[in-house]
Amino acid sequence: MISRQTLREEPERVRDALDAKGVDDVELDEILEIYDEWRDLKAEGDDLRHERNEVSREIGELKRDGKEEEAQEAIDRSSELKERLEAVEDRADELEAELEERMMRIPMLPDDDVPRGADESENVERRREGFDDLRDLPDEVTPHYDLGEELDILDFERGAKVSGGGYYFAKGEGARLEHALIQFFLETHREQGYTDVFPPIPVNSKSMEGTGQFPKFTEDAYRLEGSHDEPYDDDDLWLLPTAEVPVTNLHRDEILLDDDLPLKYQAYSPNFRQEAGEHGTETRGIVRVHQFNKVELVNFVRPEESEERFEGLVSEAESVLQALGLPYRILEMCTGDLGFTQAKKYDIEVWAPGDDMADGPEQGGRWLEVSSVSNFREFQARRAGIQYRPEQHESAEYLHTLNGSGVAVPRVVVAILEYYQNADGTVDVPEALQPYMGGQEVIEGQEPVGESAVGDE
RNA sequence: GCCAGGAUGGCCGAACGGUAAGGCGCACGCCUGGAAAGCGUGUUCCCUUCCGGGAUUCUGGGUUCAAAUCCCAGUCCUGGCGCCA
Repeated sequence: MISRQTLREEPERVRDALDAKGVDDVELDEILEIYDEWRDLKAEGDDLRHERNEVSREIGELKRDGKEEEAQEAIDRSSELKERLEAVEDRADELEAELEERMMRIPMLPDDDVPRGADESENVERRREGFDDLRDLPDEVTPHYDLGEELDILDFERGAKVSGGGYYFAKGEGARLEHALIQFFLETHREQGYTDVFPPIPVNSKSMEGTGQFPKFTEDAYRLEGSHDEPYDDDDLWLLPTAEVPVTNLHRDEILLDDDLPLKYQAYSPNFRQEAGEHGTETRGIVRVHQFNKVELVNFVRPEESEERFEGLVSEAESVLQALGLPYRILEMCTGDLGFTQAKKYDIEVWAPGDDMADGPEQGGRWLEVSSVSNFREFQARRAGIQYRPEQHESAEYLHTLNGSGVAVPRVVVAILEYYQNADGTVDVPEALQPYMGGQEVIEGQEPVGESAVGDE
């Protein structure tokens, strides 16, 4: 959430940010009007309340002195004030609630240095890594979904049977690969100073608001109780769409000490997304699924440190791809492609050579977003009430939060199955990963189980 | 799930219908050769250019001229009982 002060003092900057982000469902002028009207009523209410407090004090004194008649007069006056006060304050409360609700829908203002652009086509590629010394690839790289089924390490049909479309089983070496990647990521980031957190998987609505998923993006979340169309309460539960939600909300409504900062947490968790509105895109494979594993990095920092930490977070996130020897690129989001909550964001996209896409690199294949590193500045902190006290005797201020995926597991599996693929249909295990796979060097797959596998080859 | 007790500032803790004591911590000042002790001031949020004002005893309702205090509902914590990977 942006501050009221920003809204009041720099409305034009807010208007410009709305324009830069392509947000057109915020009526800024109406919000400013509501704000003005509320402030007038608040002043009026404060005056009335002041009067009532004085009369009340008087009543106490008169009663104590046994002056019953005079006390009764004062009580009558107080009753009258009470009525006027109620009318004014009820209206003021309504307006403030309205103001609060509207402000929750104003997006974070982009940083000044973020390239201005309308949509993803205007994102800026910052650099490309790992393309200088590429492996020898088979003439025809088999896409991960075909290879995964041939090796019987990915099973989409049974995923659909058991849970529905968009779910998959990882089996045998496929499952081991996911476990290994998770452990490898955690170990790497632990060495970078991260504290492990294993969060609750269901999170309440309040948490979803704290990180900015709600109230705008309820569509994409899995609701645990109640139907999707019903209004929700603060304590209704949802399956987390990213560990960013529980981990950032870990310190919701808290005041941290200056000495606590910076705080670096990492969390492995499954992530659940309805992917509403994505039907028809990415129906094959594990690039876009309803449940996927991810290791998330979350930082809480002093405001003046967030820009530097952002750069640090990018290198921490990309370090795992480097270690795995996977080629990737770093993309800076333009204003139009920044999310609701972000002031600045870089995507890390790994190269998956299996499917040629129009916007892929000249070597063929496609880019896959595996990590998204964002600086929210005080946007989430303000929503979630996360503060720190620079000096013990001073008032608390909002800290800055940042996060980065470190990284999405299935998409890395895609990149490994395609980039480390051999001509004979086996897949090399990247060297850095071998210790986490019991020393295994090659994935050879397994024989499928069951009647349905017989006779169709 | 049931029963009982509890929730007051950064921390501890009083007040139990009349408008939130006190202590600790922290900051600044006085004092001191310097420090300690001592003394003084300050130490939540909102509105206001200023002066000032309002709110705030877990949350939300209610009773009352007036609620930390009484009533109702909820959340969390502690203890006991029950259930249970």
